[in-house]
Amino acid sequence: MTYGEKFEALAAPTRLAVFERLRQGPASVGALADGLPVSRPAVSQHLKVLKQAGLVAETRQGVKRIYRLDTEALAALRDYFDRFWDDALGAYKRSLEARDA
Amino acid sequence: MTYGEKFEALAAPTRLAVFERLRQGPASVGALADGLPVSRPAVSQHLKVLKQAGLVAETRQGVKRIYRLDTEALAALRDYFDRFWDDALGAYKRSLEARDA
DNA sequence: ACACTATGTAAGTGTTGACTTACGAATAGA
DNA sequence: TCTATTCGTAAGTCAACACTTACATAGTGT
Repeated sequence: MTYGEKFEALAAPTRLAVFERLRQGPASVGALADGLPVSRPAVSQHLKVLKQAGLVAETRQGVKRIYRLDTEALAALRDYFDRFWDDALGAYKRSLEARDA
Repeated sequence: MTYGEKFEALAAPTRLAVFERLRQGPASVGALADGLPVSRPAVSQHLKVLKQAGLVAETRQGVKRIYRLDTEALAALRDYFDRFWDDALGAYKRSLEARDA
């Protein structure tokens, strides 16, 4: 559930493709596997990683399992880079002032 | 320079540590290597990946090379997850309405 | 009870990549 | 010019991991 885990989860191209697909809305494992050039078990394994990273959530509908994005995780990542951008800009300005002094 | 490249760059723990360190301000390769449990060449290799991903920029000061965060890339990542969050929320609401219909 | 569908898991394999040491190149100063 | 500093690159090694097929599990309907 750390940021490192989330970046690792998004690093694999196929896993990022699953992530991007869920942007359009929830989907089952089989539906995700169709449209991807890998086997269904591979998609299952990727979903496990995405779930452990806290990026997706799972609900059961009969024998199907519907995966959807975790919007809280998305908001957390947005805020992470928002603060990062702010800190980096401030630190850079201070480094320039220190150089001039 | 794609988002996939940026996520791959941030996936390796040591590379993420370098990235986080630059949050405090620009630094040379040697300064970054101190405080990390890996060799200096390893840091050089990580910086090359971060640079190719567009996450950091490099300036030369004599024999030293000063690396700093690319604030545009940070803003782009923030916006990426901002839009992602917005799309995911909308798609989820639509999926619930479709289920009820 | 039986068959069918949808999915997770186990086991094995090939490739990628993160790291090391050794070496080369470039700048600064004496 | 010679030396010291700072850094990038080459080459090799070892572990991680993304993928496959085969199998196990759990609901659903007849």
